[in-house]
Amino acid sequence: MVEQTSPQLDAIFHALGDATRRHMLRELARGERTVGQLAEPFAMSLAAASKHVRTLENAGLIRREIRGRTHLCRLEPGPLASANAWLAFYERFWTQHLDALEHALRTEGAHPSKPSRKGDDP
Amino acid sequence: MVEQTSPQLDAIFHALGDATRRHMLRELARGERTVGQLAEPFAMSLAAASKHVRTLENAGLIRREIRGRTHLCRLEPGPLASANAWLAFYERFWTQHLDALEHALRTEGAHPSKPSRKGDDP
DNA sequence: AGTTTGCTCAACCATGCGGTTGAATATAGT
DNA sequence: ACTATATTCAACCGCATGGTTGAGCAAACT
Repeated sequence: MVEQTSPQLDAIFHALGDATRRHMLRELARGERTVGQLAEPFAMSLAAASKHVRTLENAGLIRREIRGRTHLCRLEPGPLASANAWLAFYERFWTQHLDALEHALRTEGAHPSKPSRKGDDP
Repeated sequence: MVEQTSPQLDAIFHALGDATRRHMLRELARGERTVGQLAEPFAMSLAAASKHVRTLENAGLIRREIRGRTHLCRLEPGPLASANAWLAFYERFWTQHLDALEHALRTEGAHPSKPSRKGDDP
């Protein structure tokens, strides 16, 4: 079931709403990384990057394994799947959009039938 | 090409990171709605709701047609498709995750081969 | 033992966000 | 013309966010 009022989704989408964090996720998609490794590409202090990592962790998007003095992070795909599930609800809209476009291009202004009134108030 | 450092994605995901706005999108998925209609379900001022609508509009998630004194909003699926495209990159992670789980459940601890080391540093 | 390394914590700062209220604007109805 | 309706605008408030710096702490190296 796709929950609507969900603090989980709030945290997930909020975490994704920052390019730095999206970049970190992309990096983690390539394998495990330490906090330092994740921070390295960015022109910000380690502390700042560490906060981003924490945000990702709080959203459940990554897991952290403390190995001695280094913190090893790995991607946790579950929440991304949740976000994807939420978005999937709208999938028919953009596919439909593309379908309509394709149809319009294909028929080139032939038989102008009903202008596709689909689902207003039932 | 799935852009990483994108103010567009920033805006889209940020807009999605709020339950009120997600609710509005769900409502708009059912058909066109005025700002007032969108605001009605929420226990907040109209001005506050109006700001949410503006946020959605700025993210490109909705379009607004001003009809006399009412503003009619409709869903714009493109940006949702972008967000979906961004997430799609990670799809293999959660499907793989589920596959691994399924596999583990199916084989019940048989032939412990390589523990699935996939793509660390090349 | 002493130092360096990896990371967090705490305090601080500027900015932005989500909310409020009250006024402004423009259209619609009488 | 007057009033009611639909919506935005502007100023304000409290709080979270994203960044900084400096200190703190535990593990690793020599």
